[in-house]
Amino acid sequence: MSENCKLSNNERLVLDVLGRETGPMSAYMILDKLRGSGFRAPLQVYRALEKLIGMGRVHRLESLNAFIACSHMSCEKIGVAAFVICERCEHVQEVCDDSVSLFLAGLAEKTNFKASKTSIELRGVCDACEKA
Amino acid sequence: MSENCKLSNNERLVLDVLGRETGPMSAYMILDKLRGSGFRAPLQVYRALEKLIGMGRVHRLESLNAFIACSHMSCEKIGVAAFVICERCEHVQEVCDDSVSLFLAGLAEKTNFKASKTSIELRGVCDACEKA
DNA sequence: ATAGATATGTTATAACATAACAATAAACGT
DNA sequence: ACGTTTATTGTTATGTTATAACATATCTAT
Repeated sequence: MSENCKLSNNERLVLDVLGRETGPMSAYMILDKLRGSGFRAPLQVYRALEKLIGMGRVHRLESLNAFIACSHMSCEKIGVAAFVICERCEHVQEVCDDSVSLFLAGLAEKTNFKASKTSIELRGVCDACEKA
Repeated sequence: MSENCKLSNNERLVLDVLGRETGPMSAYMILDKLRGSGFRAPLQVYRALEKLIGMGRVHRLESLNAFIACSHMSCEKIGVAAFVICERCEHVQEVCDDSVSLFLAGLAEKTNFKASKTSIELRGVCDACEKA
């Protein structure tokens, strides 16, 4: 927990940008937002993202090549989350409950697998967009 | 089913290459394998992949930016699969049973979501590699 | 045969990500 | 405080993945 609080300057800048945005952002979108703060190269963003992901403060959406701030304080303890991504409004909902962790644990057990990283993503249309 | 059988020339070539390989392949690996058959540009591969994925004959591994032939006759009816990807031996196991579809259906219901595409991927170490 | 649809070819470029190396700053024991 | 180690940052170049736009060819039904 104390580890999580120690953010480097670049890490804090990247996390702030992601925190202000409601939706997912690509690394290059983040870079553009941070040019005013002195960012010049993609690596500055990718390096910060890597650390933040390791801390559970940011998640990577594999199907989007994009990143989003964790909607909880941090997912580190839980370690697993599912993302429900609306393709109309771009809204992303993070689901992080027992059903997710139980499913993943069951799958790992069934396949005799030690998972170090997991990704669950649903793409489609959310309720609000469906009704609209 | 009859639709699935009608593969264009390029689609058949791409599926053949994927079928011969045990593991996942990137689009550019496929391209290189098919240069001898006249392929020259990435689009030839990507277009074929898009169709094959639509038919359920090929799956895209989002966390790898790679593609793999469906290990069943076709996943079209089922529509959902989970992939267990060993980072040591590159082996990919496709899991496609009720637990997967039930989990996804439950998640969609809980979030009032109409999913059109799903992705479940576990990265880690398989049993064989763990023991080795 | 021919019109409409589908598939293919080609060039260029966009979008995403990392390697390699140099420089700087922060942390720490003595 | 001092130098040493460690982590962070900066920079250039390049590698990898994916698509836009447009031209051409092939297939299919009438």
